[in-house]
Amino acid sequence: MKLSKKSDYALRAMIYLAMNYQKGTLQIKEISAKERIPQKFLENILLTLRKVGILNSKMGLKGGYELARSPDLITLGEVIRALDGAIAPVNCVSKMAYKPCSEEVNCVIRSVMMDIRNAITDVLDTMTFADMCKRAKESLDKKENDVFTYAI
Amino acid sequence: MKLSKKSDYALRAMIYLAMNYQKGTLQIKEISAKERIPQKFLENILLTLRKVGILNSKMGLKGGYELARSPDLITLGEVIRALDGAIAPVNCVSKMAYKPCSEEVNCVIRSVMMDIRNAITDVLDTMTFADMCKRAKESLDKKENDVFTYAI
DNA sequence: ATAAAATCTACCATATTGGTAGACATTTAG
DNA sequence: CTAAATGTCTACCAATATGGTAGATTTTAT
Repeated sequence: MKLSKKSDYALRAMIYLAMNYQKGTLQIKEISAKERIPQKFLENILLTLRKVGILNSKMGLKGGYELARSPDLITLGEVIRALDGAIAPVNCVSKMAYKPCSEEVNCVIRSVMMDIRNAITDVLDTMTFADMCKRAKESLDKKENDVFTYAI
Repeated sequence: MKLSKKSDYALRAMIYLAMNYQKGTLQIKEISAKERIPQKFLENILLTLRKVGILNSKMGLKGGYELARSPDLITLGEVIRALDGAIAPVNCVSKMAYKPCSEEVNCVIRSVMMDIRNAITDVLDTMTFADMCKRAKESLDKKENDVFTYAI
């Protein structure tokens, strides 16, 4: 049930780009430095996001990347699917990678996995990068979040 | 975000054992044949479940496995954690494998991942194998479930 | 023209996944 | 008491996924 490093980096880069929306393109170098993401790895990630239409790029000198749409029109789910593929815990409850399962008893597992998939996508397909920016700005304001941040 | 084959097999074997609770021990051979799980692989899985106290075993001729507790006292979460480890999508929101994250912006990702972890564990730590048996019996009764089963 | 940027192609080491093989220990039936 | 059936233990192993890196190529602003 792990989020891959790739998706994690992608979310961080996307938040960075969203925080700077409408300031023109930002360069890989800058994002990788600020978010401490290996540059070559980030190149792959941003390229993938461009190919699925989440980012726009400008080549050549003074080139860079920017969001292809307003941050409130891009969800976390869209980004994670672009990099990691299907979100569903098993393929028989996946929209993206659906494959039927045959076992009889498996179907009751399936119904639980469906509940879980729905719970996950409820969060990921609702939450936009505009929301993320709002949360980020809020947590920058009140600095006393350190108090409870690690109390899980 | 995938459920491993190991956990999938474990859940299926557990449901099989729960459906036959209080009928004495069942043998690996039977479970592996009925649920079509590679026998040697299932051996590892059941052994793990015994070591964490979810199953009891009886060695030797006429030996086998049975639930160590009533099915309503064993949750799916317990079984999945025994085999796959932590359920949380990132370690910084895990109870089982907690490790702090340092990035500032990551904390807003963290808060979303916390929501997801909670949504997942709400399902997995609530659902017991008694519930699973009930669901299985219900879906055996009304056979028209075929109609909507694959309509996702 | 040149330098800086994205893009493309091709690797690669390591860890995880999904197993298998075979010897050993324990128990029951005969 | 012995044979057969069962769980237990240790050790492998192939295939795939993960998390990268290297280097050449194309594009563009100056």
